[in-house]
Amino acid sequence: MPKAELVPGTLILLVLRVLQSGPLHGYAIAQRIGQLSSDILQVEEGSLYPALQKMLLKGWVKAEWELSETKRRVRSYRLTAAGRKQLEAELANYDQVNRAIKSVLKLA
Amino acid sequence: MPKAELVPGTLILLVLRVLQSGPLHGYAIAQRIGQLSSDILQVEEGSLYPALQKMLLKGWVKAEWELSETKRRVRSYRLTAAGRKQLEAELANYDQVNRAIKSVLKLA
DNA sequence: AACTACGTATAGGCTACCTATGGGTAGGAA
DNA sequence: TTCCTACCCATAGGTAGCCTATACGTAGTT
Repeated sequence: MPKAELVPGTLILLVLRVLQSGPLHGYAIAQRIGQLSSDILQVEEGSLYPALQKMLLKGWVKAEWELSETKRRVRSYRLTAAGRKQLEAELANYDQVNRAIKSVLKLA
Repeated sequence: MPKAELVPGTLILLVLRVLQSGPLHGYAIAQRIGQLSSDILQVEEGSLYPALQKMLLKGWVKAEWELSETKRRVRSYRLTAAGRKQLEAELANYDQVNRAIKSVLKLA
């Protein structure tokens, strides 16, 4: 097992989820996902920023330029109502599919 | 939620797993995965056969032409030792990543 | 005669990710 | 002073892996 990656299709779900606790800027989102997963999940910048762009287009988040604690210009992302709805839907879908996969893997 | 799909990256794992119980032909593999998942997981033919080709190339399975119970020519796939090893590795990896995703989703 | 279930297989396209690259600031180490 | 690391945003280009559509063909039912 070379390295632990992301299960494709879960990136946006994870981002929506960490934003549920409050707005964060891009770099902090990646940090948080890494931290919460004991660094098993590593979100690359080249994956994250395009995903955030898509989420902006879809209206799931909105962005504002602010100053970070370290005095840098950061773009802060905040969940919208549509984003919360999307999160609920993706959460439910992930759970269902994951249960289904487990029941195949167990060969009940 | 339009339809329940496959979590990308799990198809080969699922196929390896159902073959662990014994050889099956392509059509039966798809049936079995559907059945075990209460039809939540639906493996399309255009996904399955290319995946089986890849598995043949990798040496994870070998194939033999046989006659099915319904008297049709079927190609029966059987796990190899390399396939069993691959299954173990993918199983462990899936478990680890899935745990990691869950700990992010729970926001422990 | 038409339709459904059974069966194998490929071409082409799309989505979503990764790698590589580019830009730039602040702070500490050498 | 220069280098390195951590902090930050962002895009271009490639690739993997799945889906849709299509093709071919048999057996049994309506």
